[in-house]
Amino acid sequence: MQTGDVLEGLNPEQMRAVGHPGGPLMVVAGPGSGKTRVVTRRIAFLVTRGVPPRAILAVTFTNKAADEMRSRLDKLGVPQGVTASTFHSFCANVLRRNAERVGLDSNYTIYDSADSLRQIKNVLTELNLSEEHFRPQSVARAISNAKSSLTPPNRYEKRHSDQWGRNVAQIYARYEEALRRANALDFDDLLLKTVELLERDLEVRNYYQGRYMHVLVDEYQDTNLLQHMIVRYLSEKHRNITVVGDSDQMIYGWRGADIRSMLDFEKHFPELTTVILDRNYRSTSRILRVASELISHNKERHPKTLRTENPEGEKPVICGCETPEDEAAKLVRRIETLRQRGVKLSDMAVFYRGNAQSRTIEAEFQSNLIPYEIVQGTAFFERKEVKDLRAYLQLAANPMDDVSFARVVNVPPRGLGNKSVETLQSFARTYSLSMLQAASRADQIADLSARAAGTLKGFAEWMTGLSQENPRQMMPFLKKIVNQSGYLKNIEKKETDEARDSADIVNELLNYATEYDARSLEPSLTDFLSRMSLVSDVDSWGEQADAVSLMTLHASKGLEFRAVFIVGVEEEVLPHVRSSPDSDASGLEEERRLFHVGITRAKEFLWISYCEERMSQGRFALTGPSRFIEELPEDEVEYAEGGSSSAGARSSRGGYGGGYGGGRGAWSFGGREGGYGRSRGGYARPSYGDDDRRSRGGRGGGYSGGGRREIEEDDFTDDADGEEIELPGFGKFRMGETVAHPDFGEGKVAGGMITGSGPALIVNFKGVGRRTVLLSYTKLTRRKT
DNA sequence: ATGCACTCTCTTTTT
DNA sequence: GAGAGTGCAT
Repeated sequence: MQTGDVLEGLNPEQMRAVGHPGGPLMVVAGPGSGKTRVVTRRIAFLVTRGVPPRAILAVTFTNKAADEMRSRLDKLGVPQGVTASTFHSFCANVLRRNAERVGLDSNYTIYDSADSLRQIKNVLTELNLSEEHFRPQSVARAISNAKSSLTPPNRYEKRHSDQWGRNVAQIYARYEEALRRANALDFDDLLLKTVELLERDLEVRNYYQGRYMHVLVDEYQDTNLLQHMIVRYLSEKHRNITVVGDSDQMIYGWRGADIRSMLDFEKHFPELTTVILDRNYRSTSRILRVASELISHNKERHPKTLRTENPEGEKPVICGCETPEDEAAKLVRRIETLRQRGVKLSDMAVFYRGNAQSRTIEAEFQSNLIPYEIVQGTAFFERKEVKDLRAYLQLAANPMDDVSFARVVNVPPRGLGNKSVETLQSFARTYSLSMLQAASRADQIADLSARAAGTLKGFAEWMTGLSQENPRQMMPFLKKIVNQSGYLKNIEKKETDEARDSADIVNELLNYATEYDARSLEPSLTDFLSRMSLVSDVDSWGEQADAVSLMTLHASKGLEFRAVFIVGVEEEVLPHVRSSPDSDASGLEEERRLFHVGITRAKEFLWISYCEERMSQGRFALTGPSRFIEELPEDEVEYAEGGSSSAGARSSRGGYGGGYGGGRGAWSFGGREGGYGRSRGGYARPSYGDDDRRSRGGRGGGYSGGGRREIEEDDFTDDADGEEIELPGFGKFRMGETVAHPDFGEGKVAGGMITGSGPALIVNFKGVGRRTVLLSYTKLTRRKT
């Protein structure tokens, strides 16, 4: 490997970054500017200059990025030995190796968010606090924020003098205790304990500072305080730190990413060299201009202009749709057009704000036989079956892990009720034992029935046996658990589709273990479990398949596609409601950056769509185009065919003129300012611009346009039963009234609405569920009460 | 103790 | 619409 080769084909700025001799370096790298290339080449460069690979640490954002970096280095001829991993896996390893120095057992368990939540709930019960007042989710976030800002419980208590804060401090303290007892760490702890270790333990700090002569961090804009500190500790000695990032792509503010890490970098490293990569090699200049115009609306940023020599390209398309179903249908048509034009499915990706949005698209893809792949590696690891079996493994690895114990002790059912488990738990607490330890002494617990005691003892013996095994191969070990626990048998005794599904998942996990055994260099139970806990969205995604990729905007970071489709670009969705766009400017700016990240993934074709209305959390909601759509340069984009769809989009730009586009239009909907959705007024949505409307409508018989607005129970006062619904020409119905349907049988009236095909009743049928019945087609008979 | 049916809340993004 | 939690019947 020659230095010349390593610098070949780089532009001057890239070359400056790659060939930077040493000392702190910050690379400000806009989208598509060859960032990854610079990082890998720089590592190769350092190696040609005699830096041993094992003295280099490269921190990436996902495990997949780490894998990719390793394989790129391999191709460049860099010898093995470079540490390439995420912050979390790096820390997990450091802690594994130095566990006793932070008061842990090296077989410690990593709690994922769900485990943490479980533990918080346990603490709430223990402290007799209601989940109503202390929403576990909020408490978890508070604790996580506290940890991320190095605030221990006692300091947290001092900072929060209000009742809620004081209680949270108490929960936090107990939570910490519980984790320590269980020999467990949560995600934040991985970082926090590493910071503490490096801070306190000179020997360890010296070791890592000495070892890593060069530290490189990718996606630096998304690091939080703890990660920032780790970087500083590690590079304190050699001061050879390279950070690469782009403040316009910071999208993890909600996780504590702090733009100041990047802005303050110079304070910590005054001798900093900065290189700006502003040539974009990815996108057409049109796409780039659209992205730049959008992001220029952000105030908190360093103004920077990206240049490209790429061709103009086609105008990005903006497509207005009625509903997500309509949107999915249009999306499919667009995909087919592009496919005919020679774009491979694997060169296309659909991005959305929230995972839930994939459902509609999946359904439409399925019925049109479009192969797709969801980039959401964690979905598999979040399956109940996987979590159950993981808990068995965790308990075997770490017998102190009470959360795992509680999860599996009666799964499959072993005849232990809540009561027995609670008795066991309080016994364990009284004698400071883990639940597993307590279970092995179950015969000493007076309040336990003989049968429960026997079961617990048997379970404990079996589990203890497993925990002494220290397996080298995961597959056989897991298989043993699956069989001996009766887990699989319990699934197989049912013959439902669901059970078959479960069995498939179990099998898939066994395959995963087999693959791990085959691929891992040093297989061990703890390593296997770390991997399972630290998988990220993109990790399991294989690029090779000829399929459209579906993913969240967050997951799209770092990727690129010839054609990108961003769906659901709506108020309340893309500036997401929960990002509190109205009260919190930085929240809004982060949402804008997210959109910007999505746009800049596109090389040639960009499609942006929004819906006028959608169901969210089972409720009907009006959305309409996102304010961000108005921020795109008008002349650079094209409004999709489909006549009034584009007209709608246009008119809504002009201040929500005609339609109901922006939600503040002609008719108000229960007062959007105060949160929409509970209109109690009329049920028939006022008609809007008639002709216009008719022409928009759906294709064929599908969604038939026509103002559609359901009345549901919620539309009425708390006691809706008996309230009257008047359907023009079809008389009055009462909420809760029983009606009979020729096919569905009896049901209770749960609402009414006006559809394009006339008035309809929403009825909950016994055994059939909720249906919408068009009164013009179906004769409902009313039962006299 | 278990399983089922019902109600209630809720999820933005993720290591 | 789903998943968790609750209450009731077995």
